[in-house]
Amino acid sequence: MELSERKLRILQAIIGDFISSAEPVGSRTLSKNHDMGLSPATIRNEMSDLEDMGYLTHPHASAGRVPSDKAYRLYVDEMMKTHDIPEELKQRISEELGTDAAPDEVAKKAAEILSDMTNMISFAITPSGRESKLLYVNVLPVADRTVVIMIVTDDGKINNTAVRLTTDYTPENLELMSKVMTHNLKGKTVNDILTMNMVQTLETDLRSLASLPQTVIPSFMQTLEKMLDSNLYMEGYSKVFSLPEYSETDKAKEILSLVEKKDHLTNVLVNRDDGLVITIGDENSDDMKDMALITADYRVNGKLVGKLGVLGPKRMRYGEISSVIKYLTDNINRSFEITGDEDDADKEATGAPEETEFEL
Amino acid sequence: MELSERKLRILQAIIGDFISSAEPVGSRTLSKNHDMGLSPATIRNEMSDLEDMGYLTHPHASAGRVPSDKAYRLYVDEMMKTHDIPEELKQRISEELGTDAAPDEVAKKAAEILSDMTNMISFAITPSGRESKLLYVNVLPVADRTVVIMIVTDDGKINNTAVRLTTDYTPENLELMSKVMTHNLKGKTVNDILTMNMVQTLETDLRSLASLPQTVIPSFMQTLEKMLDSNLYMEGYSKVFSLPEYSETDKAKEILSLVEKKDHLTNVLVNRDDGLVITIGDENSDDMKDMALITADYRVNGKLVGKLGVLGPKRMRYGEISSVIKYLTDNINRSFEITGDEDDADKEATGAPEETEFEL
DNA sequence: TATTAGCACTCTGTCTGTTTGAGTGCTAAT
DNA sequence: ATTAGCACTCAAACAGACAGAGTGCTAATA
Repeated sequence: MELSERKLRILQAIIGDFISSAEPVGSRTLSKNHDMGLSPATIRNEMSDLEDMGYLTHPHASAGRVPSDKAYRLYVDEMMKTHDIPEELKQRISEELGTDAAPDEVAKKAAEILSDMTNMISFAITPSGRESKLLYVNVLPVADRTVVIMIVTDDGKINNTAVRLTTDYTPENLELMSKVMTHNLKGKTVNDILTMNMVQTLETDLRSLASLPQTVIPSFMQTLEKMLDSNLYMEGYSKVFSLPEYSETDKAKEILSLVEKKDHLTNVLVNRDDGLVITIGDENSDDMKDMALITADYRVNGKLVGKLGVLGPKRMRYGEISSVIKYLTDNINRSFEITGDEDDADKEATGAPEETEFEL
Repeated sequence: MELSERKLRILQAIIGDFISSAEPVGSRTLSKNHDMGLSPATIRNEMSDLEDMGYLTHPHASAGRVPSDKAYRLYVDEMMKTHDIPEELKQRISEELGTDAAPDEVAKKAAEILSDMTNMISFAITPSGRESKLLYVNVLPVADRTVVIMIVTDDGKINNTAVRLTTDYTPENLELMSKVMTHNLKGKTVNDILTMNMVQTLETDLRSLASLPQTVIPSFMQTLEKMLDSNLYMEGYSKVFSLPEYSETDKAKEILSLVEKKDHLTNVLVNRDDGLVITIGDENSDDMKDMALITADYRVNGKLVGKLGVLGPKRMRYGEISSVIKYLTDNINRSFEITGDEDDADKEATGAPEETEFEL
């Protein structure tokens, strides 16, 4: 059998109705609401065909029809329209994301806005530092026997850890240490430094600094490890209660427990393809088989990838939500692309970079 | 009427039973379960008295009795026992909180442990930086026209923000700037700096650095403002579903929406008295009238106050939960008290502190 | 006089049967 | 090819019956 023009129109109407009502849609109501010049009986016949073709299902004998995963997929691929973003939302986005804040702040804000707009659970993960390149390392004095290791990477993140030493330091020690570490590690990715055993080399180079490296290097490595993690920000989890599919406590519990496993969720998001990705029902992993997930990536400095997403029932306003996500990520990308003039003058300062490609 | 020894015993039994079953407890079951040598009829009479005295209520004519807020209060004040912490929990706490991590990490971990142990929603707020004293300020070169302002305070927090400048800097500029700012602001609290208009003075002192301060000072103030905020970490919100009082969706929604208003919750916690505080039912603000909240503060460097708390139904295992919270906060306090030797040698390094009282 | 047994009464929750409404599928008429 | 009509199905809403757990009161008891 073939998907005639008319079948398509009927299918689209059913999907549309079901998305907004969450009730199985019957032939009679459909013919009333959409006045497509067909009697309920005709529509019934078409519906029956559509069911045979796998686009519709029947919760039970005397209920209306519900779109199948296949139908949603068709809808998303062929029938979905992009929506314009209301002016006030644009305004809000530019206000709250406009300033060049830290990646973490941006992710959090974006998740908030997304949840407000879509009335669903939304989240954002910040980029993993895995592929970010070291710009420079600085070991700074803070107090007696306490120093701070500061690591700056090319994605605009600044990471620091305080380290308590077992021996005294001299400012010259630290300065030298900063220089040696920066010189050896500059341009390498965090991942590289952690996997290739760079520590060996470093420790050799720093042997002259007596016992200092013994306490500083491990902390340095720990800080790097922390930079591998993505942070997950989530918003709007109490919104599920207003959706009929989660009116039963078990269902609500299901989605909320899922979403509380932050590590798992982060994993799912990290492993997703880039670009705007929509997965529906069966296309998801087992624990999301009756949900839909829409995500898009955003980039910091054109390379590191964070993700923004919305999770909810398959009955989703795919068009609107993807438009909003798209708009948001585009906006974030733009705000992180603002690049200053790059007149690589060679500054010589304590542990300062000799040449950089820093963009914020 | 007076609370006889026997009435107390009966009341205690009722509260105990209700806490573990969540069902109104009747005279018959009580006499069975506790074998206190009294017939149901006698117990009924006593119950009736207890009801007259305001310790029990009656959901409806033929239901068992339920403790009133007044009863819980009595229980908490007079009958509650402290519990020993199981060895394995102690172990876990010392493992996960033992290392001297950053305050934020500690708060997060503590909330996790607390939620695991109590099976309730738990949270932790990190101390506001309001009262932390500036140790020193360092303005560091990162790239062309990009510097990082780094602020170190006496509570072990290190805060930094990247700033894009409109003009070029020289390392000497920055060094001088760091020194002037540190000299002027050292020992002052974040709050003081923000309220007393210190900026004026600073800008005058820094006039020699031409246009640099114009871009750096505002960012500096912004960073300080960020330090005023407490962070709220929350865990275990999907646990509410296993509690009978939240089996209805509205009830679950109620508590989860409450808990999603992070700002509000932070406020409630911040404004609470220090020490172990238990508030029950009516003692809470309007939106928590049928819940109980247990909190305790923890200190960083003996002064800054963070809070740890558990929120749930009034039917709470007050004894166990307070014991765990107590143990946790004691532990955190201890881990933040470890103070290194303080042999104030005067180190002269780039922007290094001239004298310090840094404790980690 | 305090305690207890006994009994009538009350309320909730569950179970069952009935009705109603929305829907389908099929067939026969258009 | 389309549609009207009709029998049939199922879920949800409703009402009545019943069991269970409880109370309160009264009268008997130690």
